[in-house]
Amino acid sequence: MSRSSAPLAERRHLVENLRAIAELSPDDEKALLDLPLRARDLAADTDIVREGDRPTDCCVVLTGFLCRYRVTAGGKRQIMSFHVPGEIPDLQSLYLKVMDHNLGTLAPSRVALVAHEAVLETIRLHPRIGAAFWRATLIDAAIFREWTVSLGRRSAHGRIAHLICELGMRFGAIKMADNNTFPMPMTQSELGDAMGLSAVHVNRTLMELRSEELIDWRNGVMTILDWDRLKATAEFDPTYLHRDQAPVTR
Amino acid sequence: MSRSSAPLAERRHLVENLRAIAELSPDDEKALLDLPLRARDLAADTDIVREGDRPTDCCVVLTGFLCRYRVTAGGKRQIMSFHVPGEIPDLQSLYLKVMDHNLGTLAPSRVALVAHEAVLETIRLHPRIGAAFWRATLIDAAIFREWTVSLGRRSAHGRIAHLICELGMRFGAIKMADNNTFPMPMTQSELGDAMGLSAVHVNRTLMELRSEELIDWRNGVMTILDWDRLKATAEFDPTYLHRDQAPVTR
DNA sequence: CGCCTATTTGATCTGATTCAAACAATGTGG
DNA sequence: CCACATTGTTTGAATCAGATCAAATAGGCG
Repeated sequence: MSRSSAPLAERRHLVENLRAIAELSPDDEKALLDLPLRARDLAADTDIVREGDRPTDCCVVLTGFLCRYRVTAGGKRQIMSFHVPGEIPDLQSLYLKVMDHNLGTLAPSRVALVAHEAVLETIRLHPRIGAAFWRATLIDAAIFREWTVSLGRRSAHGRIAHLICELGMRFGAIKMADNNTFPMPMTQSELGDAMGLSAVHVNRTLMELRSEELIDWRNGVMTILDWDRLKATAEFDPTYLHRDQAPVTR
Repeated sequence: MSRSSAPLAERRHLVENLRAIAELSPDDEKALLDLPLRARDLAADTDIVREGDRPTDCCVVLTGFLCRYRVTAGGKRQIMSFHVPGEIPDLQSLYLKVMDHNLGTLAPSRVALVAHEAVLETIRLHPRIGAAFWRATLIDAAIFREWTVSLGRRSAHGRIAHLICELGMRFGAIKMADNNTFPMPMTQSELGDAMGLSAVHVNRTLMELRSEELIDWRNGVMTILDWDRLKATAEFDPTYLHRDQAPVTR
């Protein structure tokens, strides 16, 4: 693990992400960029906080790919969310003191730690940022609900297609999905842990999606070859990401 | 549907629920009880808000039992949460303008509508209530995560046992779980829609739980006969409900 | 090259679904 | 008060989506 400050470009993803869901003044944006942060470089499969911890910092994803997960008594893992750069996966720790799940990297990642106190002070001084953060956690919850629908009522085919659509949109929000190509740096087994499927079945399902020429996925890079048909098989409706309802700034 | 104001006893569930998760001053409690509300009596299976709606009110459960749900293109229903008296199932509509799911009753219920404007004004005047509401939505999200674990990685047995434990605790918070007996006014088919199971399989699983003498469920009333063994089969860990971490008031 | 991890393929098994029908409880109208 | 409709629960049998077990292949990398 190495330490350093984060280049502006990396820190801007936070602003981009929030601006995709809320209205921010130039002053708000400056306050976000000025947050006092300590950057950390982490290898893949490194835990950042664990179940039972009482974190004193929030964690902003600068680069890479994180997930939240739990391991059951039987040793099975359930991944409950993925996190792209600019997101704050443990914002809830501001108000929920004890972690009820783990947060870790899936790929080599750089994260920024920000003290709870600094975040709370920023919210106090900039109420619009507080509202944006609340909105961000509510969208988080909307994504959990959507996953509930996937795990409860969609086929393996539909689940995986739906997740790919979702990640495409989320990378799009931070301008990291050119030509429908974006990072998806996880193993098939990890994809199974997220979608409630075995690694073997994930593999077979992916083979189908590939042979239908809906997607291409190699070396951790996903390309959506036919967005319309993928969206159709996934029954993907992006309403739950609540992107378009924020007043358009700029 | 009939209109009337709500008796104090019904309105107090809201205070009980929030006090179980956050610290409130007597002044805060008074502000909550003074919220201007319009009570409505609703039959079972009545929608309150629907996907795509842009509600202008929040809805407080006074009596009865609500759920949030979505229906897939294939006509399958997924229930994503249940709501007991004193909860505000659509608090998120304060910040997420378009509903991405439906909210409706499962049993005959009385709900109170409170204008968004009134809620926002109360939050403005009583920041501690705002924090409590934020905390409540974060606990909502924690429950969604727990359901993700259930649907993704637990057996039918485990899922149903886990849900029963959860509802027992949530009714306990509003003093409605005497002798481990509390309302569970839904059909087996609705339980299946929540846990991602068919009605037939729910039935067989319930027969097992009954023959193991873990539960008794009749006429919409659930009794947990052996909490320890039920908890064990469910692998139930109540951390995710974040009850004990609030400073204990009174 | 040789090691390690990830992907792919095959064979078999099983938890849960689906279809179908009986049964119970409750309510409704004549 | 009974006939009958309606809705929910229970049971049986057949089927299937996805899990599990096992082994072969393919990459990536020190």
